Amino acid sequence: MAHTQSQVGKAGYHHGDLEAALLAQARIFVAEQGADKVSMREVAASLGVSPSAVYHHFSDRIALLSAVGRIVFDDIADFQESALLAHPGKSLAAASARLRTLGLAYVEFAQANPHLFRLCFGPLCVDPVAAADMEGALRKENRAWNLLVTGLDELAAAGGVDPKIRPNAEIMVWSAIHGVATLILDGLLPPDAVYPLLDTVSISLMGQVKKTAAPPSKLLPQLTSDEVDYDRDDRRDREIAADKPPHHG
Amino acid sequence: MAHTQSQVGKAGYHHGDLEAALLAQARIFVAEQGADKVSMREVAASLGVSPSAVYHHFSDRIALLSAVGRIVFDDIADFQESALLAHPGKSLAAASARLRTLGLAYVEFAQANPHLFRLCFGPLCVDPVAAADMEGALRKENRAWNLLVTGLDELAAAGGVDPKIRPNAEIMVWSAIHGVATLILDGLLPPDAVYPLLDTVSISLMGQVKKTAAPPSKLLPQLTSDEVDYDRDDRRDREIAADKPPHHG
DNA sequence: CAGGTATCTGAACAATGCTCAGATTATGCG
DNA sequence: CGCATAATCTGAGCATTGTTCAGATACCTG
Repeated sequence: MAHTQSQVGKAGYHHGDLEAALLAQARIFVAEQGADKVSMREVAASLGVSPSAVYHHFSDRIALLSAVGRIVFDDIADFQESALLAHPGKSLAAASARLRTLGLAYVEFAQANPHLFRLCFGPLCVDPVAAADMEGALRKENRAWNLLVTGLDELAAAGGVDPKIRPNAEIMVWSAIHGVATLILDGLLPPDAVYPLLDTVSISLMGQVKKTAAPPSKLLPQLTSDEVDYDRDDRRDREIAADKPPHHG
Repeated sequence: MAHTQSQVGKAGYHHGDLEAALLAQARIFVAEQGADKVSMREVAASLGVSPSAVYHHFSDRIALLSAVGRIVFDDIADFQESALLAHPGKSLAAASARLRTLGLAYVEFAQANPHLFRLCFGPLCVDPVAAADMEGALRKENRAWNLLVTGLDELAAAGGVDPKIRPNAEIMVWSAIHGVATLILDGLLPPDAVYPLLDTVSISLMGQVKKTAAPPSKLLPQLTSDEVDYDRDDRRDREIAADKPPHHG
C-alpha cells in the first residue's frame, strides 16, 4: 500500500522489499530454533541489514513474530485444502475421507513444523497486545475452522453424522484434533496417536468405521536456512507441497 | 535433601529457604505476567536477594521455570482430585459425573490460571533441554492421564462406555479436553464451549446423556502478588481450594 | 573454638530490544 | 531535467537481561 516499490530482489542501501525478506527469514529462524530464541538483531544481521532497519517495518519483536504467525496460520489451511483435493465427490466415503484428511493434515503440519505451529497458538499471537491484530483473522476468518464446518456439513449431508452428536460436533472434532496435535508436540502422546484418535472420532460421528492403521502419509519437510529466498509465496508453495520425501530431523 | 536447614522464614544474609521462596515468587510472576516476561533479576529483587543468588538453586532460567511447571502440573491433578470427591460411588451416574468433573476441573484450572497452564505445556517445560527432567514426570507419572484412565475404567465398569469407543477412548477424551482448554485460552473458542464439548464427549461415550446447561461452577481465583509467602504447600492449598468466590479479572 | 561448606554479594561481560539523530536513496512535482 | 519531500537505512547509544566468578558472610561439624 504505502510503498509502490516494484518487486526488486535487493539493492545496496535500499533493500528492495525488506519487509518480505524479514518475514521469510524470521519464519525460517522460528522454524529452526523456536520463536523465543529468535532475535531481531540476528534476523537483521542475516539479511545484511542494520538492526534498527527492522523497526521501520515492524514496530515490535512481537509485531514481527505475530506477522509470521498470521502467515503460518494461513499455511495450515492451505495445506489442509491441498490435501483435501485427493478426496473429491459427494459420497459418504468421500466425505468421511475428507474430514479425516482435514484432521490428519492439521496434525501433520504440526509435527513437521512444531515451532511454527506453536507460534500460532502461543502467547505471541494471542496476547492482549497482539490480540487486536489477530482476533479478526483468528475468530472470524479462521479458515481451518471453516474447513471443518463445511467438512462436517458435507458428511452430515451424506448421512454420516449421528444426529445426537451433530449440534456441537465442530467443537469436539476441532478440540480433539488440536488437542492431539499439541499433546504430541509436547511429548505427552506418541506421534502415532493421531490414528486411533481419528478412528475414535470417526466412530463417534458415524457409529462404526473400518480401522485404517497408520497410513504412510508424507510429512511436511522442515524448512532450513539453506533454502533462503525473499519471495514468500514461492517458498510457501515449496514448503506446502507434500511431494518431497519427508526428512524430519 | 542437601540442606538440613530447618523451616525458617527468612534471615539477614542467609535466607532460610530461598529455593522454596524462589519457586513461590516465580510462580506468582508467571501467573501474573506470563512465563516469558519473568526475569531472574526481578524474582531475586522481589525477595531482596542478589541476582546471582538464584543460580545457587537453579542452574538456569529454564530450570527455575520448568520447576514451577512441574509444581503446577501437580496442582492440576490435585485440583482434579479434590473436585472428584463431590461425586463418590459406583453407580453409572456417579462414574459419569466424575469423568465430567475431571474434564471440567482441567479446563477450569486452565481458565483461572492461563499463564500457569501455558507454562506446563509450553516449550519451557517440553524443550529437549528440559525434557530429560520432565519426561518421566510427564509421560509415566502423568497424574492427570492416570486420573482419566481410571475414570474411564470406572465408567466402563458401570456399563457406561460404548465398546466400539472404549479401546482408544482415553486418547480422544484427553485430546478433546486439552484441546478446548487451549483453544479457549487462545480465544479461538468461547469460554463456555466447555459445556457443549463435555456433553458431546459424554454422548460419544455413553450414547445419550441429559444436557447439562452451563452449571455455575466456581472458577479458581487468580493468584496475585499481594499474597506472597514462602510456604508453597500452604499457598497451593489456598489456591487450589475452589471455596472462595470467583473473582476472575 | 577452628575449619570447612553452603550460601550469598558485587562487579562484570556479552547479548538483546529499542530509540534517535542523521546519512542515503527513491519518488513525485515543477 | 532538477529539486524538494518522503521513505529507507545506518550508527551510536541506553537500559535491561542472563550468566559467570572471585570473594565475603553465615552456618555446621568436629
